[in-house]
Amino acid sequence: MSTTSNAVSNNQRNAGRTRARILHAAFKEIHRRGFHGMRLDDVLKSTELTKGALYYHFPSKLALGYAVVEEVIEEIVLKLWVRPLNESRAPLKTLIDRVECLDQLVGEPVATLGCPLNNLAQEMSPLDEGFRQRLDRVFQHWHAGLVDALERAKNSGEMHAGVNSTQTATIIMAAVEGCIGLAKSAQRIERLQDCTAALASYLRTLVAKPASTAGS
Amino acid sequence: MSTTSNAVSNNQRNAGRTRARILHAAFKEIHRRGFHGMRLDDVLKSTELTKGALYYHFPSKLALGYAVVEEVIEEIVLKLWVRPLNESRAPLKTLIDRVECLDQLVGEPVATLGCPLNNLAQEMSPLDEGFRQRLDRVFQHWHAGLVDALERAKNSGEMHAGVNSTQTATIIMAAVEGCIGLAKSAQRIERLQDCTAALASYLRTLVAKPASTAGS
DNA sequence: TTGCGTACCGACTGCTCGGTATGTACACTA
DNA sequence: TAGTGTACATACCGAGCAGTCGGTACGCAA
Repeated sequence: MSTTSNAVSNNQRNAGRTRARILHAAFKEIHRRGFHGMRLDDVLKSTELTKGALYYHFPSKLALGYAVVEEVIEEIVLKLWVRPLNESRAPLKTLIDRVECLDQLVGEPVATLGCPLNNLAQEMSPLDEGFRQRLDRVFQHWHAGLVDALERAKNSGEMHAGVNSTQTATIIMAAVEGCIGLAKSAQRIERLQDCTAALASYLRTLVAKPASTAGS
Repeated sequence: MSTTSNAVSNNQRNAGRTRARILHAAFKEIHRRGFHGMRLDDVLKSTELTKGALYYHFPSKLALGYAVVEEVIEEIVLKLWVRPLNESRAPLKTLIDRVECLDQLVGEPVATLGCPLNNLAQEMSPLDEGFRQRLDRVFQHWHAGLVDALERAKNSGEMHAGVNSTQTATIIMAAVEGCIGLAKSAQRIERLQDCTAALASYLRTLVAKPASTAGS
């Protein structure tokens, strides 16, 4: 890791690249079939590598799964939810926009295969504490990003002052995952559109209007 | 099946009861480990039966899974959501009450193991069309029950006239499943309470008040 | 140019688990 | 009371799959 030097050039004997290829292929297989459904042979087939390479970089299938959470899934959540909200000057509007266009942002694979984060959490959290902790950390980062965005919206007057940011962030996460889950159940991306449209219309009730009446 | 006669008395040689025992044990195992995680040997161990009994009543593991959906999970949804709403004179209030007390209604197993319906849907819908259709049917029954309840609430003046019942029913299902999913991820039943409280407060915004202002 | 560590190959193993095949005891009927 | 179908029990099979292990080729240092 310290000797990055030149490298990269040829596609032979590049440890970092090989590791990344395995990781990415494993992510795709886990997304498709779940952690237990992922077959290491399939991962290797798609990378055109063999057992030796895999077990050189990862001590076990479990360790590979953990690495997928920490290095691939975490990054997706940051890229999709945390950073765009953090960088926005109108975070509530940005949030609503992203929810509304969620089907386009995530693409059909997510609509039919589900959210990679939630899939793994649902499959593994009750079974393996190592997975649970790592996945929970990703959820927490997402939640923190939402809370921060809602607080900023509140302070800037973009959102009702009465809104409970923590609770609202939680219900947003629940609803987003629920919407994706329903679309996956139905195996129809249109279901995702219907569902996120409803969620967006709820989020719009949080927007501070000239004459506003705050609920509980 | 036609010769029900007396039967039931002794615990030996009662085909209907044996089948039901297998079905219920299979449901518990599926709830715990998922369909692929369910081991037929474990199901049989908990029922104190053997392979012969299982394969006499069910042609395959898949058929057993289908039967669990059609005969166990469907019934749970009807009992928990459809019938109480259908029998209520104030369906929106009943709905809010049930969402608010969801953690008590479903108990800790659901909070830590997740919703049996949604678990199976998330695991199997992308992989097996037979499961998908059967699970989708259950979701549809739930959805229809919610739509009916919301429509009745609208007609009786319990709920805003402007609410889109179909869309709202969808987002309620999504949010409920999302809440249970988050609680499962965290492996903490308190998370379910936090989450359903937020959902309930949203649902209360649908209640028609003397001086009401309908949103979009 | 040799020596050695890194990066990877591929055949093999042991176990798990769904499914099968054969056997058997009970219940009802005539 | 024998005969037949029902309702199970039990031993076994074979495929699938994570993980192992002896080998190998590349590349850098001295």
